[in-house]
Amino acid sequence: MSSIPTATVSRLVTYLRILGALDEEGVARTSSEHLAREAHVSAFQVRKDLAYFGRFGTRGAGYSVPTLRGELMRILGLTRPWNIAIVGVGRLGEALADYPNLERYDFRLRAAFDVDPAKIGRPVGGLTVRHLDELPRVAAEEELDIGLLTVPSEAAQEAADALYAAGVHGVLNFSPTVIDAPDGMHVEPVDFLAGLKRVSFYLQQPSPEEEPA
Amino acid sequence: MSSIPTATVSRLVTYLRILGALDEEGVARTSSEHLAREAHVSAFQVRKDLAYFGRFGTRGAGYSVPTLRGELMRILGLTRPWNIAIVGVGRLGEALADYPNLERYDFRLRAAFDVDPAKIGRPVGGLTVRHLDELPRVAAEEELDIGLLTVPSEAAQEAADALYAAGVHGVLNFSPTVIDAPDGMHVEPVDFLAGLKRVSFYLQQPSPEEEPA
DNA sequence: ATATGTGAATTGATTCACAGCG
DNA sequence: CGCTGTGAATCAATTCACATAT
Repeated sequence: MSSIPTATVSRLVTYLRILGALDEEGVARTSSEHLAREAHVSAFQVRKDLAYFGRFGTRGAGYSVPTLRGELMRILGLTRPWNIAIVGVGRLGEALADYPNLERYDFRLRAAFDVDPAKIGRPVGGLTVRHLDELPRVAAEEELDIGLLTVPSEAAQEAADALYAAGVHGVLNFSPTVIDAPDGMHVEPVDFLAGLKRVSFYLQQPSPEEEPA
Repeated sequence: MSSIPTATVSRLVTYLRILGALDEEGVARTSSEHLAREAHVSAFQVRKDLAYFGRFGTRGAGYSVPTLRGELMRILGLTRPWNIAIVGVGRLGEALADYPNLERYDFRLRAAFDVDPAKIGRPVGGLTVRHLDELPRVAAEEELDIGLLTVPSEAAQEAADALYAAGVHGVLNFSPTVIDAPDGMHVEPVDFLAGLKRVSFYLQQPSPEEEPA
């Protein structure tokens, strides 16, 4: 019943990034006020978001940066490694395979799949592209957790089903398709073209008045 | 007062994609029910979303696919071209410059900027990388509308300010930083690492029960 | 004295039920 | 008779005010 608003999860990720920066700067303590300013939300919101998970602060004194950072990493499941597969080695899939920042939070790229015979066997980001048929075996061997879905739209649902069947229950969906995810599977959309279209909407809007600072 | 929920704007983009697919398949008519099924929302939701903008259907008969598609394109501001600049020609910026699908909705890549002297003058996606100092002049010349912000985190706010000052009021923010956007500027976050972290959260969650179909 | 943690109040979004039109 | 369009009801999220702990 006590389900967490998805917006809260997004904000936790933001708080974590801010705490990471503070930690690197050697800042030892912070406050809901301070986090709120950096995250562009209200201090109430910060406290409410954290309150879903426990009590991490000290009344009158705020939060310890390293402690809260550690708690957020634990809450977000970032204290363990996650094994990742790329499904669809097109232009985007290839770019993602070469993306260096994955390792920073123990996201490990462990496999890459495609169905195009011309691509099978080719090297990409230190891996060899395999046929999607091998997914079930490789998913078990490599203990895959998350799939980066970078196949063409038409193939997205089928590929997502294959991931689920292979026990890969987390997906980042880079295609514009809305994936029908079974219970227990979690799909995050990452659609930058959709983002562009939203920007387009707001640019051509007759400016519905935002309140001044 | 009459402001549109941001979730509605996101869904409109989804409806548009579905209508585009139907149109290509030659399907002439659809219904809120049908759109709802494809978009994984309720039919109420579809009708309510559309009702913010007008009356596009025929009672008893549903919606004309091409008509509704055209209306959504108009609502989303996609009947005119938008000129785009890449700010930050790193790995990601370069990948975006080569991204072919931009043209599909009249998004035109018109300029690329960086501050690294080693990158200035280099070709990227059919353009020549310019120094960010040239942004004000180029923005006017090329009538730039939207910036793809692919600079490192530390530089993101400053680059966003420069875009705003140059009259570029739409931004896709690929950095994890939360941008402080002045009135009239619209920033859409596109942070795939944040998406990964959200997936991580939901995978390690003690599965808070989702209702069955 | 100060800033957290939290029930209560408010605001906003989604769901519903049905009136209205083709 | 179908299915849309929409006010009213419900549900969820955010904001607020303040009691509480250090």
